[in-house]
Amino acid sequence: MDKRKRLILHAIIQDYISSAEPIGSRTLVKRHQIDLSPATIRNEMADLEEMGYLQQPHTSAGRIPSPKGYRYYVNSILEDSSLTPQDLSRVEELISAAGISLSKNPRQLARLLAAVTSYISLIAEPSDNVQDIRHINLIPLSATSAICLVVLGDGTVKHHSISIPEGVTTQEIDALSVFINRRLQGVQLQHIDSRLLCSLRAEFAGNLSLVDDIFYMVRHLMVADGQELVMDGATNLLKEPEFKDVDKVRELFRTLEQNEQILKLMGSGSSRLEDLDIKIGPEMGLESFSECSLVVATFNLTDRKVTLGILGPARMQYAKTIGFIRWLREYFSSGGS
Amino acid sequence: MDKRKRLILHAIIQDYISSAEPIGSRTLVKRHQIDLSPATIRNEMADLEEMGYLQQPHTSAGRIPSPKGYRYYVNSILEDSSLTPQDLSRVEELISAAGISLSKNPRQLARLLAAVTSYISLIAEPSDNVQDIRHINLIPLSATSAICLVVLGDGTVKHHSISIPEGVTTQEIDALSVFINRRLQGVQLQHIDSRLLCSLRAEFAGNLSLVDDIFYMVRHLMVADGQELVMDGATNLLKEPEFKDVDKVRELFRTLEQNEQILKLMGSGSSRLEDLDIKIGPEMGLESFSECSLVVATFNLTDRKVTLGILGPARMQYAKTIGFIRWLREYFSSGGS
DNA sequence: TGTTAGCACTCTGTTCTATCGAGTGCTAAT
DNA sequence: ATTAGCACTCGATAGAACAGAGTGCTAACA
Repeated sequence: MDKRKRLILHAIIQDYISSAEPIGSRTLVKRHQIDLSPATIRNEMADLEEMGYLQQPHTSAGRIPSPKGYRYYVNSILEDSSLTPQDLSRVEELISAAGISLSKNPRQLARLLAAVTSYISLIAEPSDNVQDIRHINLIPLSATSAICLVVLGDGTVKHHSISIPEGVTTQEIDALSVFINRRLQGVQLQHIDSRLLCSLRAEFAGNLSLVDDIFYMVRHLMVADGQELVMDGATNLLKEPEFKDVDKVRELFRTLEQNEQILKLMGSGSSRLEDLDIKIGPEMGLESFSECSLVVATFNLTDRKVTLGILGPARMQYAKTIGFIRWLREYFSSGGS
Repeated sequence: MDKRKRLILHAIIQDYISSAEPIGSRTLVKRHQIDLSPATIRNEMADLEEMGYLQQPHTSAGRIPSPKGYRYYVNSILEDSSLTPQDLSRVEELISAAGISLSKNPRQLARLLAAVTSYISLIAEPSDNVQDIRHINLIPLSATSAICLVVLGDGTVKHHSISIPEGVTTQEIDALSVFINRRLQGVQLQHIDSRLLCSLRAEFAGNLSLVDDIFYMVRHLMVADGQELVMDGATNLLKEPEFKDVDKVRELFRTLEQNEQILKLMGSGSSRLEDLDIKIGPEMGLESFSECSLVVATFNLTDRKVTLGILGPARMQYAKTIGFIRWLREYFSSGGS
């Protein structure tokens, strides 16, 4: 790929990102004041298409970037992705409007991400399934309720209230506490499954409903608490011309409603804390996302980690989005809340 | 409104609900084997339109029900809204597939509602804002974390973990505990606002960040925990012909993203526990909902109340929806989980 | 007086055609 | 290697014609 081809590919992608319309040779020359004739550009375009970086919607239309084209753009062309002063001041304004609770309130954070990027924002707490249970503690609060504390391998403490059925004595609760600890200590969260529950129920002599409660609470730590997915800005994508067809929108949203798939998508390959992970269209392996791109990054907040994603059209403003995410990481790591 | 007009209105609404297309006199006669000529029906239709129960999309189209028409249908025509055996068995199948946790897990419940009705389901815990705080308790867990317990006026206990900044002594925590109790005891949740926070910060001499933490946690009880909104089935509405236009969809979803409005909508008029509340189109006062209807009901679950709503097109299958909600209430009150 | 047949009219949606315009690929000239 | 020229392609747009479903009105009828 020679320098001129890079330049042309860059120009086409930039134009297509902002216009959403196929770019022709003539238009390109005009808009970028290139010192070549349209015919030359056409030749280069034909080459780029042959190489797989561009595609043509129909025989006699301009070119649009292919997924491979976007990939090349993201990997090898994009350089400066710092925020413009305008963007920066807008972000700061939105942050101050959101209040103090950004890092504590995923919904607020999601709203901010969506507002800034004008794409869909996704926030997940990274999966803790390999954590093991260090200790489980039952603290009676009253005759009918107690708090169950779970201390995990890394020292984090989770807790949840459970209600105690009538007629259960303190002794029974103590016995249960001992039993639960003996059986669950050291068990990884990912192994809290229904098979385990069956064996628990078989082994324990006392009140089974309490065992159930505790079991589901611990399981909840893993599934719901540890893997909650917060989303915002779904309507933003409806502004994009690629989604003016309701059927596409329906397929897209239907996939979004299946949290597991999205969590999987955000989980895979996000191990690198350093930077961010970009998935373009077909790379996600979901038919309904074939015209989308997803930018995923994992953040260290003050007290925990979160994984966040920006889902936009494949024709996404990569520079701006990446710039914002990097800025946000900087913001949090330098004490922003 | 004489008997024949009722009959005709009923027939038109039924047909329109299932077909989504304006109903003409000829079609109506054929489909319902009415012993009158189309011309007579036309006269009656013209009357019904004059009375406000029907409207015409254009001069030479059939009639569709007006909001007033739906209102009359719901209030005065609808009688039998019990589930058909097929529906019933489908519901039971879905419930058993969902597992045990229906009444504990709002998301599961929302998913069920959406699946059964094929509309949008909304679940909110009813607002507890008038509750007052009876007691606040800080339980240190370790040097850097504690649990904050809040006992509300009705005896319910809420809790949340907070992290303790370095260098804060046990004495300070005790002092804070005393201070917080003195200042917040008896305060209603709805009065936990930023003005109160300011005066707290002004009065307290110790670590302000801890005050903030507790304050936001209590506030969270009210806003997020007490008023969380769970939604499912948004894609269902995209199947309906009235939403084949992306712009309408965008407006609708944009409104749905503003939880406060929806919560307000579900809160108003849902005081009657007995039955359910139906809001038709313009009655909701939201432009983007003008072609929708909302059915709201409040449920007594084993340990708490929830308000749930079904949002569908104004052309909703009212009988089925109402029947299902009544059945579900029966199911929960007779020990279903 | 309520009901109905007949008729002219209205309005939408569809299909077909013509046309415009942006863009391409190819060839030959520079 | 670059470019001017040219024939061709294809989508989008606009207009015309037409079919179909439905209405309102009038006059006849039981």
